[in-house]
Amino acid sequence: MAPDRRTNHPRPQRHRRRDREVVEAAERVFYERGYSGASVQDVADELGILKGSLYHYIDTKEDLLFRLLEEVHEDVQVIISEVAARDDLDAIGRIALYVRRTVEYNVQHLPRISIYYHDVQRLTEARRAAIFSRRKEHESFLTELITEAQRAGQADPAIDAGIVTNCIFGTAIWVYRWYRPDGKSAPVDLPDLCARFVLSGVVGPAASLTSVQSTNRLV
Amino acid sequence: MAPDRRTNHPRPQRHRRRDREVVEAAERVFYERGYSGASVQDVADELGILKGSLYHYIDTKEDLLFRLLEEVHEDVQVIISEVAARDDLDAIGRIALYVRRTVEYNVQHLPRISIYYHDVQRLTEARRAAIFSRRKEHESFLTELITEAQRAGQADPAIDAGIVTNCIFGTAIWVYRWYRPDGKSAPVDLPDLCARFVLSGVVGPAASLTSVQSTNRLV
Amino acid sequence: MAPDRRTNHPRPQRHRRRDREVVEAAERVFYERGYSGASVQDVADELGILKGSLYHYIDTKEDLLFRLLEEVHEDVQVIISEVAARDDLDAIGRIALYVRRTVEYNVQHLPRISIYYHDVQRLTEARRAAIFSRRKEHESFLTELITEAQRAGQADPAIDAGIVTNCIFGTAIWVYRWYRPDGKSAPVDLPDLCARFVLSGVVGPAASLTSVQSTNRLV
Amino acid sequence: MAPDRRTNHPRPQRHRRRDREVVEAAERVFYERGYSGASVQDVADELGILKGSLYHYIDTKEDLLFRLLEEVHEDVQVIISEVAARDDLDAIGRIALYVRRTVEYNVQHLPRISIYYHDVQRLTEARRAAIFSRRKEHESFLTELITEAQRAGQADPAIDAGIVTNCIFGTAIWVYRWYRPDGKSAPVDLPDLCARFVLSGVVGPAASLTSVQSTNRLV
DNA sequence: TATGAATGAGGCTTCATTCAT
DNA sequence: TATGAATGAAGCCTCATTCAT
Repeated sequence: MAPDRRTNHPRPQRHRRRDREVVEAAERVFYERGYSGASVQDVADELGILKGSLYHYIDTKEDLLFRLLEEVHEDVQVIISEVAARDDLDAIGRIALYVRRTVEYNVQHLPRISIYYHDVQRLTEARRAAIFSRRKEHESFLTELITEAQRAGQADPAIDAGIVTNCIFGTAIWVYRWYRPDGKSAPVDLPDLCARFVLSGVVGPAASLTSVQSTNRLV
Repeated sequence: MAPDRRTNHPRPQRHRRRDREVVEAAERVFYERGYSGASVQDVADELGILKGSLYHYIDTKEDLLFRLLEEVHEDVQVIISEVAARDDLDAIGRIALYVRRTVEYNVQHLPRISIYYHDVQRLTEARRAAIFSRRKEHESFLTELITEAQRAGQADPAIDAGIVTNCIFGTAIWVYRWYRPDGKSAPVDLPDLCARFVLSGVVGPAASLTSVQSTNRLV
Repeated sequence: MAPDRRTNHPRPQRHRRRDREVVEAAERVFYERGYSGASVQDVADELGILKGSLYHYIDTKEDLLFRLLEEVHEDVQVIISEVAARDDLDAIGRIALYVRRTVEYNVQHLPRISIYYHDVQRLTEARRAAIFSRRKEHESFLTELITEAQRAGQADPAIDAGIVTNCIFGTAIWVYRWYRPDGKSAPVDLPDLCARFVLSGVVGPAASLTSVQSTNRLV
Repeated sequence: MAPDRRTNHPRPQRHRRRDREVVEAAERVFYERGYSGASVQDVADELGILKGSLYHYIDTKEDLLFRLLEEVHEDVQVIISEVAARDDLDAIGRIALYVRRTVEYNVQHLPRISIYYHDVQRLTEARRAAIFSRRKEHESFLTELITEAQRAGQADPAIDAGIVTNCIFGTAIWVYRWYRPDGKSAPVDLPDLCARFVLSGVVGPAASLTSVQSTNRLV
């Protein structure tokens, strides 16, 4: 009842918190029903407010999707920054770290990664372009690491770096399709296992001890 | 009631051709707009008939999705059968072949693979279960190949075969997300490159010449 | 039950009739509540069909308004053509005829004239421009008649022809605001009285017998 | 409760000024979008306050419209009083004066006249009746002037005074539909030109010099 | 006074499906 | 088979109004 005296920005604070709740509700709903299959009503229900009230926080349903996808890119940026900052690691080491962090993130944020990959296409032109532009940057980061590793003789130069980038993404992102936290389907070291797979494939370090060995478990 | 006697292509034949056209129209439409975002009207438009007429071929919109997904599994079954029949290959060789064939298929059928992975969840319970059951079989096939390779000392036993299965799927299936036939983004030997990545990872055959080399280009 | 055998276009016929009913229902509803104040539901109710069914005949609510306004211009065009064709009349005679016909039309179509003048502004840009363009033509027709009368010494040259045009419109169109067919507020010769007012004003023919007299009652 | 003693502009004064701003904001908004098409939000935006705050000045949206229309009648009353007081003028002279004043007013208050004629119907029963009652008085004033002119032999007795009233209104009010202050579409003497048209019509004073001449430019 | 969140009704439009022809 | 009108539910969004702060 008494206004909050400890801060002179009481409203923005509360508003921002509510904003987060809104996006999180949308996340749960879109994850379950898909963006197109979910209704604004569903999101409002999840929040326990009326459909009309939801429009205090958004202008259109698409806003919910866009905010969600933007947040994914903000999170990804954190990972990239961390990896880029580790100049104590060589290219292979940084690739391994990148894969570990990405898998960790995906495992902890299955729903939004799922939405990210299933529903970007539902964005209208301008916003889709905005997201794709950030995605491009993200890809370039990994492609450059691979090129660097190839130049250093640490990575197979026989495969185009762009293709390797996508193969790595495949392994790291695909996790959202099969890992389920409640089951026992994945051990806690999933990020590590994925990094290992990415570096040495099915065949494993048996025949390539030195290069891979040195980068495992070091981050 | 009486079959057409003037031709050896009785009704069922023509009917089946029309059915394929219907599913293919749905494929194009669902690929572009997603299952939930596409309307029956859109599919009818794609076929050049009226919405009401489309209901001569289907009972519900969901039928279109289900038929599409069933066809994917029929196609996949062909691949699995081929790989299983190759008892001249060892486990690693068969894994490589499996990856090649899968990537080939995905590259040639981007839309339906995309729909398969984005929209299965839209099926009603019973049909979703039917699809998931076939998917499970599919996964088991690959997992068993990996287990076999591990037993034969050809594959890294340090990673759980189930996880390796999913990592391989990631690489092989992810193709549908980035490969675009019109661009120059992928060389003709994409299936081969993916198989190579799956077997030896980023590090490549440089440090593990024997095992990988022997399986390349052998199918 | 039996298809109509007398014509090979049975559907278009029925469709066109229904189209007219739709526009007429919209006319009644918009007249009573105004375009913005009327709902698509109201129009559907007036037609005795469901709201959704109405969308077989229109794409948007605005279509109803636009069709209505277009019809007004089609009707007006008929009047203009008739007046233009009467080369047996001099300019003053044609002005008188024009006023009579316009007042007659307005009296018989109060609702759509009312809608025409109250709701054109609700049209979206492109359509509003289309209507305004036709209105401009309409005005020009009258302005030219006046100019002609002025040149012939039959009309007061002291007032700009454009302004006279608008004063005449005022008298002729304003009818829609006060004439009500059910009351006894207007005698049957309202068109004639308005024409007389337009030609000689309040003062009347008392002081200007010749010029006005000759044009009254001659059409 | 206690009035502000430091100034001779107590609360009511300030309140009244704000009230006027509110009505003026509503005027601009209703003029542009129509009463039904405008939202309370639009009016609040125009005022630069929030929608909720606007409700400190009004109880319902309809209040805004009603106040606006009441003000129109207050203004009109001023004109009528002025004309009625001019007993130095004969009936024709007073009609001319009335037309001039009305046109002047309309030209200076296009938006509210426009709203007055387009949106009275949106008022609820009781208030609409209140407005119509005042309008009736207004009309009667003019009708009586005409009857007087007819009795005095100054006006054409061939047309019913009620109809002439409406014809005059048509000319004088219609101005709001075509006059636009920014264009060069109207000379400064528009009120005079309209009065002249009303008195002598299209034909003009050419054939009726005396009666009309004597009333021009005399007010 | 002013704010802004919330309400609940209603508005425009789309949609999957049905059915008489 | 094909049509196209009709249905009824639902979807996205806006709105007038209220109220605690």
